[in-house]
Amino acid sequence: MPTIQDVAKKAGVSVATVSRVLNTPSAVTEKTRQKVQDAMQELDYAPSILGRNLRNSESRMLLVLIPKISNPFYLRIVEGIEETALDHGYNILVCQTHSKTERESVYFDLLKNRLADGAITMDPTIDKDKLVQLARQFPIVQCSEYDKDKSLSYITIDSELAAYQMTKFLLKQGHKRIVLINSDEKFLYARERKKGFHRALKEFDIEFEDDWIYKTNDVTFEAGQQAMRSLLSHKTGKFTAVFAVSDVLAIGALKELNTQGVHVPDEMAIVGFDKIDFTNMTFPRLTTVAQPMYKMGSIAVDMLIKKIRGEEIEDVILDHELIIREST
Amino acid sequence: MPTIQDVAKKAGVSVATVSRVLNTPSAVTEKTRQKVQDAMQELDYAPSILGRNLRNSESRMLLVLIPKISNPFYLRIVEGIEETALDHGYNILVCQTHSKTERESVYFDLLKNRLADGAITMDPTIDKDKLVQLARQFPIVQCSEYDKDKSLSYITIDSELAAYQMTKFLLKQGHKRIVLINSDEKFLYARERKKGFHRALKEFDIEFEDDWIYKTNDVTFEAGQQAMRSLLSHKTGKFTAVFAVSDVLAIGALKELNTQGVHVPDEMAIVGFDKIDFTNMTFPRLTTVAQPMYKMGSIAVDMLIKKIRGEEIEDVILDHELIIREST
DNA sequence: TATCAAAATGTAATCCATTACATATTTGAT
DNA sequence: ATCAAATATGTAATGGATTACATTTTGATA
Repeated sequence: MPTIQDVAKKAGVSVATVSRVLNTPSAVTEKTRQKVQDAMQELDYAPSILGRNLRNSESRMLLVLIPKISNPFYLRIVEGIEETALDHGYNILVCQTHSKTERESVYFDLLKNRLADGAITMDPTIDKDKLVQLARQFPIVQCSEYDKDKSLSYITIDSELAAYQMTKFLLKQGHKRIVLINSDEKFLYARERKKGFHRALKEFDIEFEDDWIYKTNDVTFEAGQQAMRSLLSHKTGKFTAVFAVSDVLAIGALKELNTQGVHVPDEMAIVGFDKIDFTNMTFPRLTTVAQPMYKMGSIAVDMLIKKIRGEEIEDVILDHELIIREST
Repeated sequence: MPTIQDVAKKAGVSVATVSRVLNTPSAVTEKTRQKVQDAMQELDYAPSILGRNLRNSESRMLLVLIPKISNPFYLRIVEGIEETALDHGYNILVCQTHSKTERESVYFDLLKNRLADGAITMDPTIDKDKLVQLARQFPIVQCSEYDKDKSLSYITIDSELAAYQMTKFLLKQGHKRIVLINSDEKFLYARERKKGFHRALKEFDIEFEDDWIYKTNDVTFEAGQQAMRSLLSHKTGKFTAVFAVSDVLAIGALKELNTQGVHVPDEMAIVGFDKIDFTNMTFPRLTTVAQPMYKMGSIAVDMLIKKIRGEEIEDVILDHELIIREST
């Protein structure tokens, strides 16, 4: 592979001039520029980003930390991140943490190693102090999951409010017994959605018992399916609606209802959260809360890049929307 | 951020020694090593990968080119790639090409720029000559989609055979009129699966007409749905089974059948291809061809890394499996 | 204790591009 | 034709690590 030296020699100029053609073409005579460009062409020269990065001490790379790439919710955010990052001349490093601290810290080391200029994390804050400490040294934006420490920036939606509204919608439809299928409460969204769920119940004077919440360990179709299977066998006839805090869980649960011949929505209403694409393909289609995932990813990148440039940024809370379909 | 110089000074040794502690600890006295490690600890030193990469002229980064990240099929492959790459100490750069040549060539430039040590592409070969040319200079492995040029390595399944077997399965079930919902024939898999489909029909002496194939432009749920909508309105009663070359399309088509109240499998059988997770959640569950996606990604990385090391590699064709479920 | 090979450590070149500063060339006014 | 100012180009330092080669230290042996 040819280097800038080779180009300089071939064009009969100095490396500085070649570099200028690349970076500040206006500082070079038309004639010289032509010569240099011809030489580049002939040698099929492409500047080594390794060299450039070292000199500029930047990598033009953004770290993206997600619990699991296979969850369509994160995926859509990543899409937003990818495209926006590209527009700004950044590439992304997608890393799955499986919500494990060790993994996460391996990846955060990429910041220390200067392999990434900043990070967007969608992980629940496992070790807050460490994150705060890290955020002091490096540009970091939290996306979806967050911690309200003032030194940590984030973009998210109001999960509590959304869950409150959705629960209220179910209550207004006449449901008195609603089960919440929640995911691990290490996730802030799980805690917030539970809070909103409770608030609505309280407002309707519905007494609440702990066993109306089913906690799953994983956010997978199977976990949702398993949850519903268990609920149906233990509490048949005792509830008429289910609120799953994630579409993936709702879809699994809905599948189980289909399998067992429970009619949706006549015998049982079910709602999800996120509005992933699949929710439009289920039978019946799933009522859910739409999160602007693509936009969230896109804005997260804008925020992060501002941070990298040293500009001040404000936290962002995006709007959500109830999508009422045939599952309720 | 401290550099190796800082560590050397603090520990009272030369940079070479510090580097040795990092790379060949055995070449350093226990005592010195301790001193150096203490200094690193105190300074919270992490070696700059930028500097290291430049010197070693490698980036320990793999380029992964996929048409669309939102297709669960590719996603699962990417999962396999990510985890295996990590095991080998590589990170991955996931890039969506949207099957556009311009995009693809921007990304391939990352190889020229030495930002990636090699690439795995899942894109249909748009410009074969260019790819061959590129593969001469850089380690490249084709995954799923491929071109049989001897200078290009690939890992895939036998799509033609799988489609042949699946079609034969439908024919044996007594179906005489089967519609193929195909995707764009720029994809090799689309051409191969069509070929297998034809071979089976021929074997059963079923005459074939071009309008038994519905070609979609996109591989999305909506495209599948649209396909079925169009088929139902134009050819109602004229076919009893549908073979979609991708689960995503099949799921969309199935949704339309559900919507229109066509009973599956009694009135219409439908099969897909890939075995993405969601096929287990549809109503009824989808019969499909299982591709070992995770494994495909994993092996693709092994192949690529061998190539990077300059070792010889053989092309790989993985086994597939018919998954018969309730949609047939 | 002197000697010498082996082991440990250090010096300095190297990877490739960028850029401050120095030098050369051009421009345009007189 | 002359000269200062403006413009174009070149020289060399720089970023942070690795490593070939040179030098020093160690420790076994005579």
